[in-house]
Amino acid sequence: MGSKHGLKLKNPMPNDFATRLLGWFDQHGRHDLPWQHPRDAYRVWLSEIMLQQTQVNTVIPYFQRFVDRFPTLTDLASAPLDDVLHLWSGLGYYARGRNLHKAAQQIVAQHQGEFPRDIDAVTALPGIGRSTAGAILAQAFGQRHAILDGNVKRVLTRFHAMAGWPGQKSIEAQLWTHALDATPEQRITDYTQAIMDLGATVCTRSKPRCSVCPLQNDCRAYVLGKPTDYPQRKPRKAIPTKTTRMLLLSPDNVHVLLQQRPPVGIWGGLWSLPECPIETDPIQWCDHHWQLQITTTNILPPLKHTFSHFHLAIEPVAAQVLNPAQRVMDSDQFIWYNTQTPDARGLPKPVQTLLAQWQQIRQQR
DNA sequence: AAAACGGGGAC
DNA sequence: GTCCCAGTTTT
Repeated sequence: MGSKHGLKLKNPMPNDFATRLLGWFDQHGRHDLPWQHPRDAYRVWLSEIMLQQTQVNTVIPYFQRFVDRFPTLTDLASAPLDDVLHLWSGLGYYARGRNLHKAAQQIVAQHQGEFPRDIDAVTALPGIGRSTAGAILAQAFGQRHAILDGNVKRVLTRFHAMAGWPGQKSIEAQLWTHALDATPEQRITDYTQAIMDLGATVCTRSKPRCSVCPLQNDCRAYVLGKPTDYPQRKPRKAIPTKTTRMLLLSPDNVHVLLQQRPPVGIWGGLWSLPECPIETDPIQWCDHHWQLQITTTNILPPLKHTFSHFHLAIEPVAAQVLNPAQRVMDSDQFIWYNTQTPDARGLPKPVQTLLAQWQQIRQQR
């Protein structure tokens, strides 16, 4: 298309990309979505907001009820917010509904009720970012803007086999560049729908249907044989490591002191080993907190346990208790747990592991 | 059980 | 600027 008039493009691939995609769209794309007939800015806008975080099939009945009740932008702007949210209920992310209503009122106040055609004015409306603004202007007015929703990100990261997580700033910038490069000069409306349709129906998150994909030949992820390796997952947050000392306190090499955890928080309500900070002396700690006299401490191998939000490095210490204290035993927060006839109380996994290791050591003596 | 999703708002 | 969150669906 763009190579007419002898114009030499530096990178002919994007045109090829669009041409193939549009050819596929003519045959296999979605041409009968409710917001395509009739297609006006208000309906396209409404559909794009509803489609954020929500799939087409879920959106359609909501869209129809919404435009039945609010046929025009002015109807929406003059409606009570409660009515809007009522029609939104079930769609989730109710801030979208609030922003939609607020934006409608802004358009009435600032743009005479006409949906703005300037991308900066559109992006300034609540609930509309760069991608949604581009999608609306492309579909409603045929303006050439890139879009970059989740579908497009998936298609592009696969097509270019892009390393890195798309949420990362530099990766997102690259994606916008690729998205704009891939956008043709003609048939913007169809192209915008086409790339979203491809992502939704062919280049799906799992089990992509590469065999019917019009971009298969040039898709780097396909050529590498691993389309589902892209987009790369969000890197797990670097989670902190906390260190604690767990005490295996026994008067008789059979019973071990367990302490019940508070009802909320980590291991809520479970019975765990008493702990002391890593930097303190266990002998002094036990005396000070529980009036337990202990001796012959020996170090057990350290243990690592991973939670969703931190690692726990456990440095266990075993010790003999010289005075199985009445005070500790009286508290229903503590028990002398018989390791030879274990009862059914809940123990955290690493505590189970430690008790097993501790018993092995006892038996070796 | 975990990941994904686009924009807003907190920091 | 960057990070985190919202609610529901999908895997």
